[in-house]
Amino acid sequence: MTAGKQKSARPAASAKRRHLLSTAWRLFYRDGYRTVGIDTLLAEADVAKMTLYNHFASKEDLIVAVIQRRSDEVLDGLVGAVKAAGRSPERRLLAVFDWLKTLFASDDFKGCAFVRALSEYPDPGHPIHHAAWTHKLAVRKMLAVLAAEAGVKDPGALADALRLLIDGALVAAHATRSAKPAIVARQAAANLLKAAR
Amino acid sequence: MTAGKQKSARPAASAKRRHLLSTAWRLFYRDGYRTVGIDTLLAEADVAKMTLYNHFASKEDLIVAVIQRRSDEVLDGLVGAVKAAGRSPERRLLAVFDWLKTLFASDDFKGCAFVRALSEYPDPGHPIHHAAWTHKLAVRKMLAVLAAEAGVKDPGALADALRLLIDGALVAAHATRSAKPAIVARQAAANLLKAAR
DNA sequence: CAGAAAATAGACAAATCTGTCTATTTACGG
DNA sequence: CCGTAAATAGACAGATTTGTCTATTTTCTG
Repeated sequence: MTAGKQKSARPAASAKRRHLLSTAWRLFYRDGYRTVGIDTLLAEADVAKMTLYNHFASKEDLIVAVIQRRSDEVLDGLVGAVKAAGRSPERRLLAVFDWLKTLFASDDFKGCAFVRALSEYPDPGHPIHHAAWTHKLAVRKMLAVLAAEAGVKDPGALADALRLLIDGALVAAHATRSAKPAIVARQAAANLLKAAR
Repeated sequence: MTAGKQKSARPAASAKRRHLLSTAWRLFYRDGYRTVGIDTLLAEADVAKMTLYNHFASKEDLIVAVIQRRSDEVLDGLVGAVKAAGRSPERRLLAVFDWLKTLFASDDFKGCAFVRALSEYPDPGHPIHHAAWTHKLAVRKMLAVLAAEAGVKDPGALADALRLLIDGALVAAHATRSAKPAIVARQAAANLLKAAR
């Protein structure tokens, strides 16, 4: 994914970069992309400013990297949940919503990092907006595969509808600090799946 | 709604206030609540700074007022769309999604102002976050009434599910600059309605 | 027309923002 | 152990942020 020359690639360099990314993720997700300043991040990570600007061209660049890294995490989590769900196509598809439920139940859940990025950078042409939407497209693709496995007539159409349920649940779970939207979404998904085949 | 003393209530005063609110709405919705500064807003509205701080206690207070005003607009729009849909309970309920479609088709559509507020102020205890969620609760109530009219078994449950579809569609329409998510949501809503009764 | 309320321009404070630059120190590999 | 690359501290620029204060002018009402 992260294309680029790692010619000399000292281990320490990558370690600093990873450390910056994880600290940035934690602060950005807790307080917001625009709210958290570079100085705050550097103080929290205990890293010098020039180190950050040596690894990332700008704050915008850092945020895009944070989003891509988080996207990988989420997709990995979803793949794992689907695998653990066994062979039944219906169970595999609904496993996505069970995964959501555990996400919502986490103490530090503060909504969807991607929806929040889309909102904080509302211009669709903005690189951060684009990076966040790219993640949503990847999720849609995964849903379409699961829908096809389940033998529905139009997997793409079902995937589109399920993604609406998921994003809606993410928003509702954020504001209500409850896992219930995952249950609502799961039930609705089951109904839509039945209607689609 | 807007409780408070309007003791002397000079017309001119209210006019300034309304002018500030409409300019604030336009800029905040176009570029984001945090991005737009007070000075920018004042320059655009051609109003003095002390006038603003005479009508609103703070920027936060102004944003809350903008959100409440927008909420009234949206609810009025929805009520109108439902009324225009006639008597069929199913048509009335689906009219919400037709209204969404025209919203999405607007040139300056930039996502849901309330979802964006929830995201820009991710702390659920924040007054702006709370004001935005209050709107979503009002929409849910309206959906529950329509669901009850349609004679479904559990109107609250259907309203919850429909709200997920709506918020998901708002997010998708924003990022894709397309009205298609309204069609997807409408179809899914019709399926859920059928399954619910 | 007189008096009161509202709006104005503009300076100002105090903090914060991202990004650049330099000089120094640390750390690692051959 | 030496040379190179990475990381550091900290100053600095230049712009921007919200909110306050004052002195003046406009505007409306009785």
